[in-house]
Amino acid sequence: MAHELTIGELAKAAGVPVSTVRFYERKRLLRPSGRSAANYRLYSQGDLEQLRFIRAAQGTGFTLADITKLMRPAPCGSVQGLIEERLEEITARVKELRHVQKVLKAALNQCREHETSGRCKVVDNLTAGSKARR
Amino acid sequence: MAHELTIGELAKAAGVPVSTVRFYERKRLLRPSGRSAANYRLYSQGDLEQLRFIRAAQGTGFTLADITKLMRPAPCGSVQGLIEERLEEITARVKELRHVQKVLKAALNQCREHETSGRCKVVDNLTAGSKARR
DNA sequence: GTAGAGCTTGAACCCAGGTTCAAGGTCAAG
DNA sequence: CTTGACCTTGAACCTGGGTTCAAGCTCTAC
Repeated sequence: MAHELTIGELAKAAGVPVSTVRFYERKRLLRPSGRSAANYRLYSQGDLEQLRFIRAAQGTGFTLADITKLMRPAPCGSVQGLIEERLEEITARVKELRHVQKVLKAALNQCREHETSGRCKVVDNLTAGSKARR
Repeated sequence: MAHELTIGELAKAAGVPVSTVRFYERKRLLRPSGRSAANYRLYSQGDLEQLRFIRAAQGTGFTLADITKLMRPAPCGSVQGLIEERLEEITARVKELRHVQKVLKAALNQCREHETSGRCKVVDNLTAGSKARR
């Protein structure tokens, strides 16, 4: 059962810069669960979890504002709403990315084939593939 | 064969604000192919293609800096490099998103089941699912 | 010839998400 | 009892990707 962490320890454990932890605090995303006698921030294991959650959520495309909403013990309904939204976005994004992937791969192949000319055709292909998207 | 376009026409055709077109010019991404007698910017169909390309590429996660590199008739090799990088990113991202998708769905279900308490369990689940990622 | 939409410029502003800086207090080691 | 690593604060700064503003010119239509 690990003890309370200083900000540096917390940051290290979560793999984020100390400055970012303080930034999150300014943004009301993560407050230390206490202060030492010398006024050092002290974080619990739960705080660490929370910080990791923030990073994970960010990594999945939630904005900090979203995450704030997600985290305050919330009307379950509104949390659901947020998640559903994100879920739709993700689905759409995956589909997009799959398409882009195909186009890029094709472009790459074409590029590799006629490596002759200085002018790379790749760009034209990308353009062609993107007519009706976004 | 459509004629040259003014900035407004171009912007409309590509579905971007005029201000953005000028912004791209500042960033050396898109210069008008000419100027009218009155010093209006004039864009060709090719310019329109290019603008569409920029938006498409942006939509697929290239930064404007990347796109600049992609667009100057480039050493095919460096273009390839960029694309390969992006391709890897996309693959990784898709994988991530699939995972997140699962976690979010599970959370959502759990959330819907015991709609009882005010405290939404969803967050805890998200956290749990994100241990080793990012 | 006057109104209104559309164009020109440069500079200022905006937001998200951070990072950096200055001036100082604290703690552990030697 | 000093040195160095680590902590505190508030404020300033940065990057990416734009948008907005002010002051003025131009084109179309009436």
